[in-house]
Order: sequence, then C-alpha cells, then structure tokens
Amino acid sequence: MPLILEAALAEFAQQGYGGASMASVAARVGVTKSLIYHYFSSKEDLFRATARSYIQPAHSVAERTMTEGAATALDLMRSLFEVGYDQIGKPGPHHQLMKMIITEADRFPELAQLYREEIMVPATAILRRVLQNGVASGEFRQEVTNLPFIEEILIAPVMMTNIWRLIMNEGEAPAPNGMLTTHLSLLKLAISRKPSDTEL
Amino acid sequence: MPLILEAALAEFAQQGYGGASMASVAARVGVTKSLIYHYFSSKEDLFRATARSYIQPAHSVAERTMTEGAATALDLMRSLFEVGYDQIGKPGPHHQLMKMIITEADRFPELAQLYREEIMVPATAILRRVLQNGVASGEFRQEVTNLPFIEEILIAPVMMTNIWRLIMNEGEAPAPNGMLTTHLSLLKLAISRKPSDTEL
Amino acid sequence: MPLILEAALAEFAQQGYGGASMASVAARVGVTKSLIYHYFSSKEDLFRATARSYIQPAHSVAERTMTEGAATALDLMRSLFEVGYDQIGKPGPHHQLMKMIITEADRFPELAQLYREEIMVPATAILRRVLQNGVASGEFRQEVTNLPFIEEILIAPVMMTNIWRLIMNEGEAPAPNGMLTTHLSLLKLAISRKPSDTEL
Amino acid sequence: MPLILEAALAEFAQQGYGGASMASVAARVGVTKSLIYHYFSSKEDLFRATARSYIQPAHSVAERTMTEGAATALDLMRSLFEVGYDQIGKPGPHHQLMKMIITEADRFPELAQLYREEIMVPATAILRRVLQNGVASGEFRQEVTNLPFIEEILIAPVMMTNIWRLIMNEGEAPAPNGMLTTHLSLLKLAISRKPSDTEL
DNA sequence: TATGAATGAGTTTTCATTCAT
DNA sequence: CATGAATGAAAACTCATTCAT
Repeated sequence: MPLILEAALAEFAQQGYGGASMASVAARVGVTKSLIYHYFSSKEDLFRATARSYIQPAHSVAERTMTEGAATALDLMRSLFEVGYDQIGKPGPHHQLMKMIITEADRFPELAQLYREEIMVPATAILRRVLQNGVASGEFRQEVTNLPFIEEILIAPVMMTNIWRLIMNEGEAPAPNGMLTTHLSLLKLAISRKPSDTEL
Repeated sequence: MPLILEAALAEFAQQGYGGASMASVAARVGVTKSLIYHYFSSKEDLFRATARSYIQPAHSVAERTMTEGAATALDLMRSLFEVGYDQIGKPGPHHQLMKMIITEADRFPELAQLYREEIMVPATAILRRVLQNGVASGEFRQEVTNLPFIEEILIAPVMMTNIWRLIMNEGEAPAPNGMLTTHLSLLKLAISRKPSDTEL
Repeated sequence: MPLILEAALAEFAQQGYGGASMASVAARVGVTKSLIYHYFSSKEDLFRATARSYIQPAHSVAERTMTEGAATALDLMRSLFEVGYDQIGKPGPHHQLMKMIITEADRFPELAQLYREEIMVPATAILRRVLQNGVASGEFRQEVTNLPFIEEILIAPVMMTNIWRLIMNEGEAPAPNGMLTTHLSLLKLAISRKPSDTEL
Repeated sequence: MPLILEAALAEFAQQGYGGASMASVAARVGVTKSLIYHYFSSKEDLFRATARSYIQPAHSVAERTMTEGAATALDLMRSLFEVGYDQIGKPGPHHQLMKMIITEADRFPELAQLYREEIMVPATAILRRVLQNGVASGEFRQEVTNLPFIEEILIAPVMMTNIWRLIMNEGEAPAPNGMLTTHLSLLKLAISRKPSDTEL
C-alpha cells in the first residue's frame, strides 16, 4: 500500500490531479485498478491520502537540526540553510510534493492549509527563534526582529531554488551550493552586528 | 482569437494541461469546440500558442523601469522591486502563466526554455547592471559582484511571494507590501557601503 | 474541375466512400473544401460524378481493336487479350475505378448497373461476336457457342489479374505477360478445331 | 468475444475500414463501445484480429477434398471446382473476408500477405499437384505443367465469380452452376490428352 | 471563381467507477 | 488480497455542410 502511495505521488505530481489516471497509477505499481479501489474509495480519496502521507516526513528534519545545537546563532542558521539547500539538491518525494501543492492548492484547499501548518509555520517559527536568540546574545542587530516577514524573506531563496529545479533541469537551474554560499554571505552582512557598529 | 487564448490561459492554469478540456475552453469563450480546432490543430498546439502569446508581454515591464532612470542605484533597485511586488499583488495573466510554467515545464520543455530566456535571463541581467553601476559609483560594496547567483538570491523573495499567492489566498499569503519594505531594508544593510566603512 | 474528379477518384479508391473526406480531396487538389462544394452539392454527388466520369473511357478500347480487324478469329482474340492484359499491367484510373466499384457497389447500386452496362455487357458481346465468327469460319469448335457463360470464363483471368494487382504489389502478383501466353495457349487448345477432328 | 469478431467482420466488409464505426460494431453485438476497447486496444487492432481470425478457416476446405481422393485426375479437379463454386454460391464470412482483403490490402499490407500465404499459395499448390498427377498418369497433356501461371488461370474464373457476386446481386451475377459446367468442359478440352493423340 | 469562419453531429478513445468472483 | 468484465460519461478530434464575402 505504501507502494501505491508512492506511485500516486509520482503520477499526481507529473500529470496533475486532472491529468492523472487510476489506470496509470495501477500500472506504475504493477497491479490492477481494482486493487487500488480496494484500498481507496475514489481518485479524490487517493489524492488526499497521498498528500497527507507525504507532508509529515517533510518538516521534521529542521527540528532535528535545532536540537543538535551550534556555537553561535549564525552557525545555527548556516546549518539550517545547509539542510534546506541539501534537501533540494536531489530530486525525490520532496520535489513532487511541492509541485503537487502548487498545482492543486486551489482545487484542494486543505493542501494550502497543510502547507501553512506543516511547512510555513514550523519553518518561520524556527527562524524566528534563531533570530531572537541571536539578538539576545548580541550577535544580531536588534532591528531585525521588527522587520515584518523577515523569516519569509530569508527562506524564499531556499524554496525558490527548489522551484527552479522543478522548472529547469540540473545543468540550468541555479546550483544549491552556490546559492548557499552567497545566501549566507549576504545574510551575515545584513543581520550581523558589525565591529564598527559596536564602536559607535 | 485572442479571446480563445485568454480562456485557454485560465483553463490551463486552473486545471493543468491534463485536466483542461477543449470543451471547457470553448464554453468560456462561448463558441463551439470545432471553432477552436479551426484555429488550433490540437490541444497541444493550443497550449503552446497560449504560452508563447503570454510570455512576451511579461518581461517588458522591468525594461521600461530601467530607462526611466533614478537618482541612485539603490533608488533604482527600489523601483524595480516595487514594480515586481506590485505585479504580484493583483491576480491576472501573470499568476496564471507562472502556474502553467511550474506545472507543465517537464511536459513541455520549451516552457522551461521560454522561462529562462524570457524571464530569468532578462531579470538577472537587469539586476547585474544595477549592481555594477552601484559598485562603479561607490554606492555598493565591491564584493557583491563576485558573489555567485547574487541576482537569483535578490529576486527569489519577489518570485516566491508570487508563488505563495498561488498557494494561499489573500489573507494568509505574505503581503507584498510588507515583503517589499523588509526586502529593501535587508538589501540596503547587505550591499550598501557604510559611512563607517569609508571612514576606516 | 477534372482535377477535382481525379483527386476524388484516388481518394475514394484508397479510403472507400465512408473513409474518404472532402477535406482530403480538397487537399489533394490544393484548394479549399468550399470550392469543391461550389461544383458538387455533396459528398454523394461528388462520388457519383466521379464514377460516371471515369467509367466511360474504360470500355472504348476494345471496340477500337475490333474495327482494326485481324487475319483469323484466334488472332483477333489474341489482340483483345493483349489489350486487356496490357491495360492491367500499369496502374492508373482503371485500377482505382475497379476498386471503387467492388468496394461501393452495394452502397451505390447504380455502380453495379454501370459496371454491368458499361463493362460486362460490352465485353461479353464482343467476345461472343468473335466466337461466332470463329465458328462460322470453321476455325472454332461448334459447341463453344452453346456453353453458358463461356465469355465470362474467358475474361475472368484478365479481370482477376487486375484484382490481384490491387491486392499484391508488382513483384508478387501474377505477371500479365505470363498470364497472357498461358491464357492464349489454353484457349487455343480448348476452342480451336484440331486437324485430327477434321480427319474423322 | 467471437461475437465481436463476427460483428466486426460484417461491419468492416460493408463499410470499409474507414467507414466502419466502433459504435456500430458494438451495437451489432449489443454491448457498449467500452467493452470492445476492453478486448481490443483500437479500431486497427480490432480489424487485424478480425482478419486473422477469419482467414484461417477459409483455406482448409480444399485440403479435405484432396484427401478424399477420386478415380481420375479430372474427377478430382471437378470435385475441387465444385467445392469452390459452391462456397461462392451462398453469402457468408467468405464473401465478407474477400471484400475486406480487396478493399483494405494497401492500408494493411499484412492482409496481402495473409491472402498470399493462406489462400493463393495453398490453392495453387493443390492445383499443381493434381496437374502433375494427371500428367504422370497419362491423363493430361504433358505441356500443361510447363505453362507459367496455369494454376492462376484455372482458379481465376472461380474467384471472379465470387467477386461478381460482390458487385451484382443474385439475379444478375453469373450463376456458379453454369460457370462450373462450362469451366469443366473447357478444362477437359484444353488439358486432357485426346484419344486421337494416343493413336498417332 | 474562390475563400475563411462557424457549427452540429459524429468519430475514436479514455476514464472513474461498479460488481461478481 | 486480487482480478476481469462491464459500463456511462466525457474526453479529443473529425467531418460534411452552410454562409457571408
């Protein structure tokens, strides 16, 4: 049955909900349509089950990174971004899920909700904690915590790198590695307190 | 016939290529399927024609902004971002096209190419020019032009704001206005030369 | 307009009445469907016009051969068969018409009638005259004129050679040349009075 | 499923491949189109399956006649022709198959091949054996085995009688009975050694 | 003489779904 | 746990035909 979900994820991601066909999912697994109806009552049901089953594994990685700790707030941020860009480097359920969400969010509003609750909220919450810690320790400028949507600005390049990889193939899409180094450089310049600042 | 393309854009964006139906496109325009086949030889043909016809108007806006000029490089950047976030604020062909590209890029590789050539390349080229001008005038730090993919990092939040609006509805998606101000603040901190720098 | 008929003959012969399309006929001539409707009121009309216009040229060849005369009745028969097998040797309107008749005779009963009146009746009439002359001159056995359908038996190999060429391609179908010589040999053996006969 | 093939044979023979419709085939059997697609993947597939399934039963009749034996070679030939003309006398799968072959041979080259391998080759092979036996037993003239295509000349009237029945209706087409007697008479005159021959 | 726009009914084919086994 | 038969609705696409120009 997880085989079916795996096949369904691929099919829905590639064909979209409308273009996906039960027969095609069945063929991917190598069973008959009938068996799929044995487990899932309808195409809609299969779709929802697929979305639900793949969204959970996605957000737990960042949590783990947090608990491992790091010397400074900036180091922690670096670790988080490394994890983020790394996930994106290689194709897999992650990409397919993202595509499914973008494609079908307005047909299945629950997808938008899942995205918010399971991805956006946890991600921004983590970033906020790191920012606040950095400010508290005097590592980051104080203003940063007042800037609206600063967490969104910070993860946007990570997520966008993911999407570029959906659109373009490996050779053409911006390389996660390069994105990571530049992203971190700018981040440091923008939010770290400078020696010169202290001197004033 | 532009009416057909308009309807097709909406249909393809909402339903995906696989889920879109010629009958539905015809119904949107209020003509018969046959007439659509009179102009376009197949669903595929209609899709390609739609993509081609809407991608061009998209990238010319930024060019116009450039020629209007601005006092400083930072001001110019602000104008460009204002235009970018503004486009995204309201729904329209822009959103639909973006969704179509993400959803169907691997079924229609030409879409990826169009996206690169007509959107990514011009956009990054413009940003690069502004950055170089800023460095030349002593307004921006010299290092910025050496950072790989810096242009991609800079537009990512703009594009991602667009995508968030595809997934979530107005109330929930990050507000373009808020994104703009924070984005500009960080940008300034990250790339502007500081008075203190000069003083050293 | 004869161009249209020519194209229609080819189309109807290849695709059958049901499979033929007005658009395809138009495309063969390089004009638009509309022009065809300018000359012919419907597909049916076009079909009938095509059949009528090509059936006439077909049967006049044999008549000409007859008037040229020949030394003996057997020589005349040889000439007739030569003409017949020769016509069949090369593809052309003749083949297409034959195919059209076989294929559509029961949808268009007039085709059967045309075939009878314009092809079968004249052909058998000519053969009968030759046979009777041969008997009258003492060249042919007397019994032959009493055998029912003898004319049909005699032309069958000619017509069948035509049909084999419809089914098989040049290399595989029985060669008209070989058919001709054997046909004439058997004919001579079967219907000529033998010296031995006379001797009795 | 043989019911479907039966209906398909009738439909294809009457309407031609192009004019035949899956809906019509389905209606003949009294099932839905979908069921036909359940068994045959396309119209083309159905056509091929139909041709294949009806061509085999066709050529085995003559073989059976051969094994029954006969007093003389001429008697055997008479039996074979009786069988041939008899088959043609009544409508049935035989007629329909023949029409299908003539009509669609150039769209489906495999039909031509089937016709050659399953009908022409066996038929001519049988005739050749009978001729050779007749010559060996002194019943037939020796020359006949040297005449090229003599077998084709001999079956042509049989096959052509079939085709005439396709074109014309019962009253008008040459009657198989009459054809048979005349055909045998001429055959005897043409290939039998005469008493007078022996006497020389 | 020639065309292009437009359509309604038909075509082949696909597909989600049900049911008996 | 697994299948094959069967279907009704809808999909993409075709086609003969009409009409205004």
